Amino acid sequence: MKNGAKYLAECGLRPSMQRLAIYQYMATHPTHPTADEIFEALKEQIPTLSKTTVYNTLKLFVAHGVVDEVFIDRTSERFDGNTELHAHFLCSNCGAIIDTPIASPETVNSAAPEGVSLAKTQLLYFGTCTKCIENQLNNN
Amino acid sequence: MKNGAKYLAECGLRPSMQRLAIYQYMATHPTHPTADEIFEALKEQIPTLSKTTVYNTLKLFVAHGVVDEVFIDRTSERFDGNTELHAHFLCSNCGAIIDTPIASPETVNSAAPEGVSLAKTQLLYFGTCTKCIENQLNNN
DNA sequence: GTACAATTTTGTAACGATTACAATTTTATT
DNA sequence: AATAAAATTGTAATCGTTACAAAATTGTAC
Repeated sequence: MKNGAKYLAECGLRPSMQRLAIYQYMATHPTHPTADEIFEALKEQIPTLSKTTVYNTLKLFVAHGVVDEVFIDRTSERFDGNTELHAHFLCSNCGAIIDTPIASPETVNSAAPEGVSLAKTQLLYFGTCTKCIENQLNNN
Repeated sequence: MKNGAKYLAECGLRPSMQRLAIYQYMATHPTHPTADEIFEALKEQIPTLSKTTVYNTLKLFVAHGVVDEVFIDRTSERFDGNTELHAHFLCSNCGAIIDTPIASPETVNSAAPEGVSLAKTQLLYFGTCTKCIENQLNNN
């Protein structure tokens, strides 16, 4: 894992205690957490932590490319410490979010309109995961 | 354009006046409108229309495959009368949403996890559109 | 090391999109 | 025409997110 303080500094961000904690959390939890989940997880470690700080910090991280926002869940903003291009699958049944690699990024990006400046791509899948398919079969 | 009443009936939906009006609006406005935009546009034509009805109807339409929800805008739900697979580009500068065809759907879908049941795919792009690129150049 | 300025954090209040819910209206059925 | 079922309506509530101003922390200059 990257050295948090160094990495944040490289990204132009002062590595405060709160920012470091949030960065560490993102780096060690590839679970696409929401701001609230991060807040709940860190408030024991940092009792004075404010939810506003978590929101502000994540917005700052997104602006500086430290994390990505994932648009797969409309009910709340989800964040991803892995900023490399990859796809996300959401199981409509159990809510699980599964990361998958994209074998051919060029092909995926090739559908973008001509002449635009492309900053980010998101490839999202929705359906039923294998576990839920099995469970549904067993319950019949 | 499809016959609205017939099409809704085919989808298992009773073609009420409100539903027809919302369907017609979607069929004639490929602008990925929000529930509120549809409500504002239709309330002259149907003065008794309730915003709740628009929300309910759109949710029903999504459940019956009449329209799709597009996840490109986190601030509000956007809907698309075109349920064929295609990509969306959002200009972070002017907010324009551009539709583009996907030349190779198989390749785009091939990154989905193995064994899942895939119901929907969304390919989203974010960046700056050509108009905004030009404007930015001219203003320097 | 102290004083001042800049940045960050915090808590509360506000906002806005969406949903819950119960009442009313419309439509279908007998 | 009477009744039941379905759709619509309006209001209130919910919940994620943001605005804002005060407090705390950090960096800089002397």
